[in-house]
Amino acid sequence: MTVTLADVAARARVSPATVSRVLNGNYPVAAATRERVLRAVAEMDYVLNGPASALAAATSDLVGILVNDIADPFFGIMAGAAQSEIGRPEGSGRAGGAKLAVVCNTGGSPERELTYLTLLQRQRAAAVVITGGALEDPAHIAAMTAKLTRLAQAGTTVVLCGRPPLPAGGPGAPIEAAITFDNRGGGRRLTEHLLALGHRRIGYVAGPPERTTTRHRLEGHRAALRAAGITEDQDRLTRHGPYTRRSGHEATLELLRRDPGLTAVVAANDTVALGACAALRELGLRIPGDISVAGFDDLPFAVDVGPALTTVRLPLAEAGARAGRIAMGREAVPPGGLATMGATLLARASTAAPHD
Amino acid sequence: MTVTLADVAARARVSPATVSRVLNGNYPVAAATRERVLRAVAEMDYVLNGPASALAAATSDLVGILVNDIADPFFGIMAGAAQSEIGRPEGSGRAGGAKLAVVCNTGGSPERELTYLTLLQRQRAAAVVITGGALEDPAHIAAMTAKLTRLAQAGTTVVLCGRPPLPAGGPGAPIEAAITFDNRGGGRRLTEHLLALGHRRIGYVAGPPERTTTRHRLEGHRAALRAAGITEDQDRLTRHGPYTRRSGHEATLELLRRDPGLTAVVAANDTVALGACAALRELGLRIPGDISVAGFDDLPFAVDVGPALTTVRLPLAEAGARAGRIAMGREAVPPGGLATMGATLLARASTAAPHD
DNA sequence: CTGTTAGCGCTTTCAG
DNA sequence: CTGAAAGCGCTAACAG
Repeated sequence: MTVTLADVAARARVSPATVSRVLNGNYPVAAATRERVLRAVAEMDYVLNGPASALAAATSDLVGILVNDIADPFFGIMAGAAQSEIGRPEGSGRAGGAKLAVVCNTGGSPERELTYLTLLQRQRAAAVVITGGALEDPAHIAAMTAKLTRLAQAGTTVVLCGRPPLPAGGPGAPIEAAITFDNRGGGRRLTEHLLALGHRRIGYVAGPPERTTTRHRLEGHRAALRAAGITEDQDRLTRHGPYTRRSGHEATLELLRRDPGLTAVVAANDTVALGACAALRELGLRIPGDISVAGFDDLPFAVDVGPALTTVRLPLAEAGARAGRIAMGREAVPPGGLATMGATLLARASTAAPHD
Repeated sequence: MTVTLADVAARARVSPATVSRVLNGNYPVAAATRERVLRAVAEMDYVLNGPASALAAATSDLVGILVNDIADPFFGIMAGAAQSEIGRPEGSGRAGGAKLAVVCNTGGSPERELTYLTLLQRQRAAAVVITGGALEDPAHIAAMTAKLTRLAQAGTTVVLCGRPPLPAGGPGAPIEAAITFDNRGGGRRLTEHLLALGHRRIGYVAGPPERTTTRHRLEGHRAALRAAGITEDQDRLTRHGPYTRRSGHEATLELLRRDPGLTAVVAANDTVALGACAALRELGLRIPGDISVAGFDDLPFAVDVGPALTTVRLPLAEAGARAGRIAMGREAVPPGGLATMGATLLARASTAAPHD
């Protein structure tokens, strides 16, 4: 029923091989012949059979992008940038190069992460870009390392974006490259900003435990505190939860219950900060008059919430684009396969000196 | 190098056919044999070759989800819900059913929409879910109709989510179903709310022209005005632009320049409303004291901006999930293939009676 | 520059 | 319930 390469070849009065060649543009074909083939393709509305060509060529034009939460712009921005780089036609006016960049939503679940990787392996994906922080569970790290090793063996290029190479400081999975963010430095600078304003009792609403992103941001926070000579037990002033508004809301109430003397709350990211702000408002506290709040990521809405959120900007789009280009082999792999992108403090209206 | 079905068969001492049967679980196999095969699969770390099986079976386990802007939670929420339904294993403990739901970001570009559809057709996708409003350009409608027709002929199920069937009230493309939102009704109720508060001069920051979503929301707005006896030329109080914060910002300034007497601004969606709020604040106007602002969609951040945004809630997750289930044949197609989901007015703090 | 010839790895009748 | 055999539609040497 559907038209095949052979049908096109018959109509163009050439061999199937020739049709394949003009379609893939990777082999010299006489201009006249090419045109005749192209005309036949157009006339017959021919669409290449992806599976068949993938089978024969032992590689497909599918590129997977894994994200933890597709409804979160943090991932959407990275994925969009990566996808647009990957979908971009190759430099010269070639017919090939058109890759199908697809994003897969793991929902933050380690099992689904592995499942998607298997599905992508099954499709013989040309490359895989994995975004967002990783789970630091030994079993999962082992499973991921094994899976990525197999993917690499099968010829799939693996690039991490916003995630450190796995395992953190171990033998390492055979990835092409890793683009990471300076979460630790960003966290440190954010807290230094608060300390400079005069804050001493700072609550911290952390992300889910065992996530690299969570740990690094928290480490930066604590390093700043330590450097300022604040040595008291910080665990009491820290509460872990998912990267959601709701978690920020609950955690803030809880932290304030534990220590009503807090003058500032630092959230694991902007979304969590939104929940913190809401909780504070419900308590009748003014921001930053009564208490300061800070986020992380600088998502587009951060500047619009009331008051504009002090946060740390991460070059999400740039990182995603870079990961996409590396996955396509269009950008040199950074030295050591590792590139860290800066995190910039953005001091806005939600932080101010504590009210004596 | 990589292990094939035949390798597994050899190790399990059965024929390749048998291995295929246990893997697909669609044919009776003796329990003992099945177990032997499964063990061999596990021991050899075998992963099915997707392209080969898709070629042989003439269908793949790929399902595409098209979105206009992956960085926008409006799409992220729908896509996430759809993807999670599609990725969900089938009811019974079957091995099959595991579909690879992938989201494709068109960036709102008609060409890329068509390109992705072709790529998906090339992959012999099992189904395609297209989210978001459609472009009402005759040429694009024709191209889409043709493309969707070919997809359907090739056995791909097409479901629209948040988009009316194409062409609007014409012969219609052969889609399985369309889930739409009551954008018109929502728009009408939102403006009725403003009118009830006493507003008479309302600026409208519309979305991109020629988009169904834009048109329907605007129609609802104008219907409410007409019903209230406001007959003056509304074009002067309307300005089109992309669904971005920046557009909301610029358009609001422009509308206020055209008519400084505006007492309210209605935005095409929450993101645009954010830009409108920012512009108003820069002008030193208080919301809602000096001027009211309303959005549309009720994205998660809407309640957190200052002041909390009056908007219209759309059941995005529910619509996406439903579209996903229909695409998988797990939910009955609604009567006439068309289901409209309600839009609920959410009156919050950003709207109030005009200040005399 | 173009045609011929083998498969790629799997599914699927069709027989047992 | 299981095996044998015939392709699915395309690409990739290899000749010409």
